[in-house]
Amino acid sequence: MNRTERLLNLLQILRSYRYPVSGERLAERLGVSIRTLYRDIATLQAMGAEIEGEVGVGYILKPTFFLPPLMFTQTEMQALLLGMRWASQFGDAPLSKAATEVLNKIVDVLPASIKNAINAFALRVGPPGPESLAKEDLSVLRDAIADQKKIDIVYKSEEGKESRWTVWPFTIGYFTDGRILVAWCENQKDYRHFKTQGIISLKVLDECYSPSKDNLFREWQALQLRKHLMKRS
Amino acid sequence: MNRTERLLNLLQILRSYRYPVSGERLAERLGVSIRTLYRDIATLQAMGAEIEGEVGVGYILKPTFFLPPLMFTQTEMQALLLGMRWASQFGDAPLSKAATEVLNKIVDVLPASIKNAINAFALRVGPPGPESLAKEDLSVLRDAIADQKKIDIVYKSEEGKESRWTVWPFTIGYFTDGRILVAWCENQKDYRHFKTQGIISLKVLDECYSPSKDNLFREWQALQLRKHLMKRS
DNA sequence: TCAATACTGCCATTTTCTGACAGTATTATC
DNA sequence: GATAATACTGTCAGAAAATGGCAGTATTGA
Repeated sequence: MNRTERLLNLLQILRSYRYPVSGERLAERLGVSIRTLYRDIATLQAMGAEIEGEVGVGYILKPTFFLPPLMFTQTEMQALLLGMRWASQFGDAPLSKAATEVLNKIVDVLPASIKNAINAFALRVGPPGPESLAKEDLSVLRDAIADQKKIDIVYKSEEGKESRWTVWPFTIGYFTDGRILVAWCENQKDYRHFKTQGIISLKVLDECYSPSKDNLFREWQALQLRKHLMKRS
Repeated sequence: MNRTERLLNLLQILRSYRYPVSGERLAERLGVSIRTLYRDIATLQAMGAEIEGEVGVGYILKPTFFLPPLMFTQTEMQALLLGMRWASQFGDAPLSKAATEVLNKIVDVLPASIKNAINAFALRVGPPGPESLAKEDLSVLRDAIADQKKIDIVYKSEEGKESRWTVWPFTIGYFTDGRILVAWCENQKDYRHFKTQGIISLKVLDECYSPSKDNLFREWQALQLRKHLMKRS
């Protein structure tokens, strides 16, 4: 057995005990000498595992969860981040705090080059409604956002009017009554929201838009804030 | 540099390239020989990393995310699972699928002893409402559920009537208009739902209830289903 | 006091990792 | 079709890391 493997193993074993367990026993189960076990424990502790050793008693692992290395696809990572954002917004206080912690831990280990792109993931979270229309497939849209591609859409408004726009998509909001695409509209030279259910057809153009999605997002956010304040005063 | 460290490093470097990069260049950046680099690449591939090597061109990493080992507290793990459950229920189809994948990957690596407990986490997901009252602290409740402890609550119904119950809590639903505690009520000998906002005071008793929370959950779920079917017919 | 246990330092031995080299295979380019 | 660039494999000796054994200290509970 590999040393790395053995370390993971040791954590699993430790967790399976509810009462303290002696180093000797652990060493035996791992098939290594007691000396090596001490070294392994030290390594895990250095890695952040909360293992407590009490003299004359044994080792006990604080109830923490250890996630071994995992690979995720881009979409899976999006789901992960989105889910955490949701939990941090809608959980009760400690859960929300925990979700934020998780988000931080994950973002921390993501390479800098991707951290920026996370805003692009900018799948925003809003309170979803009673009925979820999970059948939509927004992956085309998400990809377009990730690549900062312009898109052509045919949109049917709630009044039933159809219209056609070329827009720069930069975020999707997950809201009560479905999902909302937020984009800069080339035709109207303004930010616009489109309910995704109203998007009848969508074509990704082979043309990138120029201010980055992050900048668009920031500007749009600032605008929203201003509107909000004006409404209040 | 440690071998393990170097492997993580290699992944980071690989991801930072958008175009193929030669093994020689990678070896140079890592400060190892080309032979070792080939070995490292092979190791990563064996670990599931989607690295593609094309002869005469170089290596390119498929856009996947690698999460190094991480430690989470119990609450953080709950938030993680809850968030994923939410995403898998309310995302559009591919996102939902991705979230389910994430959930599976995480549950897979959790030790068996905990997998059972996951139902206890059984924080259920329902569509939250427009206003989120994140100020509540349900951790006491979550702990009581985890430990299968009976609790005494004083509850104020929507009509304003106060009442006192001894109940066996087994799950919390995260719903539109707040959170709902689902429990078996000792007084009424029946399952009951309590809006968490209505719970005026809560006392965890030093007494465990006997059918496991999993069983209670299952029975309650079956009842719900039956009710649902009866309403339809 | 005694037994159980955690924990450290040292060193020889074992195992693994690494680099060097030689060689094959594939692909793009001139 | 030759050439260059590159991936990839096998082998082996030397370097580095991991391991086990032992001796010893410290702490805790019985």
